[in-house]
Amino acid sequence: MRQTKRDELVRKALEIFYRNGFHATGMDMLAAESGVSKTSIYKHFRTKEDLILAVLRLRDENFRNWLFRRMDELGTTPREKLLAIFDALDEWFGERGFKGCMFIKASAEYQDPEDAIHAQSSEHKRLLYDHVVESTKQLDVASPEGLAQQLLLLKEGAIVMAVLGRGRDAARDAKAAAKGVIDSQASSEQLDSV
Amino acid sequence: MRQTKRDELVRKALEIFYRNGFHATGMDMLAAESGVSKTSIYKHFRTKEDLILAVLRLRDENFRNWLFRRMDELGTTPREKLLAIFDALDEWFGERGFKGCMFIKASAEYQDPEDAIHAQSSEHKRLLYDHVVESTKQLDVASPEGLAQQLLLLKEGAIVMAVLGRGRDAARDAKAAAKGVIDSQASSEQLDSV
DNA sequence: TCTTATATGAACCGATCGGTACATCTAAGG
DNA sequence: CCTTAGATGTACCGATCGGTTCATATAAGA
Repeated sequence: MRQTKRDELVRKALEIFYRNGFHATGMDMLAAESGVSKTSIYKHFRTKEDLILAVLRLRDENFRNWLFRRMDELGTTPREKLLAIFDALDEWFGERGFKGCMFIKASAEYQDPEDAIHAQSSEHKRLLYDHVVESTKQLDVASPEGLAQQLLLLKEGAIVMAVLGRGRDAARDAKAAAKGVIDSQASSEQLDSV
Repeated sequence: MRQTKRDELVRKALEIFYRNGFHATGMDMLAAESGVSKTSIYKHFRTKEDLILAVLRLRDENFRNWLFRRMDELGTTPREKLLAIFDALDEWFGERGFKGCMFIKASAEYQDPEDAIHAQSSEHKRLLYDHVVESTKQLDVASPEGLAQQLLLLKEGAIVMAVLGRGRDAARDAKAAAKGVIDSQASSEQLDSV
C-alpha cells in the first residue's frame, strides 16, 4: 500500500489550491511547491481536474468531520449543537490561513452545473444539510427541513461576509440571527436559554 | 464625448466575465465575443485588471439600483421593504442567465484582500449594508446595525445556495428566516403581518 | 482638402498553460 | 545479484496567456 506519496500530494495540493485558487495555480507551480514531481503527479492523476476532485473529496471529509465534532463538543442539547455551528465558524474565521469556503470558490471558478467540480461542491452542501436536518428533527418545529436550510443559509452567508466584510463578526451576527430563527419556530417549552 | 464604444465594451465584458469567469476568459476571446478589437480594448484600459475593475463598477451600480428599486416597489412599510429583498432575489434566481453574485466570484478568484478587485468587491457589500441599515433604523429595534448585517447574511447565503443548492427555494427560505430574525428583535406593535 | 481621433486586423512578444517523453536514480524482493 | 516499481529532473509539445506593434481604414471638424 504505497499511497503515502499520493496522499501527501493531495494534502499539499489542497493547501495550495485553497490559498492560491484553481486556475491561478499551474501544474508546474504545484509540483514545485508540493515537492512532488510533475511526472509523479500525472502518474497518480490523469488530469488537473482529477486532482482537484480528489482534493475536494479530502476537503469535504475534513470539513464535515471537524464541524460535526465541534457541534457535539460545544453543545449539549440539540438547540445548542445547532447554535454551536456558529461558534465553530468563529474559530475557523480566526485561523491564520482562513480564506473562505473552498466549495464556494470551486463553484465560482467552475460555473457549469454539469461540471464535475461544480457538482461535487453541490454534493458537499447537500451532505451538510443531511446532517443538520437530523439535529433539527430533534426539535419540536413544524418544518425541520426548512429550519435546517435556514440555518445553513446563515452559515454560508457568514462565510461570505467573513471574507468580504470587515472580519469575524460574521459568526456572531449569524449566531444571533440563528437564535431568532430557531426560537420563532420552536415551541416555547423547548427553549433552553443560552 | 465618444465613449459609446468604451461603454459597449464594458457592458459586453460584464456579460462575458459573469458567464465565463475571470481567469477563464482570455483577452482574445473577449475581443472576439465583444466585437471590440484587442487594440481598442488596450487603448481604453491599461490592463485586464483595469477592465475588470470597470466591469465591477458597472455591476455594482446596476445591482444596487435594481435591488433598491425593487425593495421600494415591492414593499410599503420599512419591514416590508426589507423583506422585499428576498422577493427581489427570487426574481433574480429565476432569470435564465443567473450565475450567482459577481463579487463573491471575483473575490474567489482574487483572494488577496489587498488586491484591488477583492477590495472593490468588499466595497460593494459595504454599500449594500449602508443602504439596508437606513431601512432597519426605521424599525424599533435595539441594534439596527446588527439586524442589517443579519439580513445581509441571509441574502448572501441565499445567493450561495441558489447556486449550489437545488434551486431558487433559497429565496423563500431566506425570507422565512428574515421574518423570524426581524420579529424576534422588533417591538410587537410594529409588526405588520405579511 | 487636410488633419486628427478612433477604430481595425493580424502578426508578434516572452511566458506560462496542461500534459507527455525519456533517461535516470533508488530501494525493496526474489 | 538482478529485477521490478516508484520516483525523479529536464526537455519538450502545441496552445493560450496578457500585452504590444504597426500599417491601415474611416469619418468628423477645420
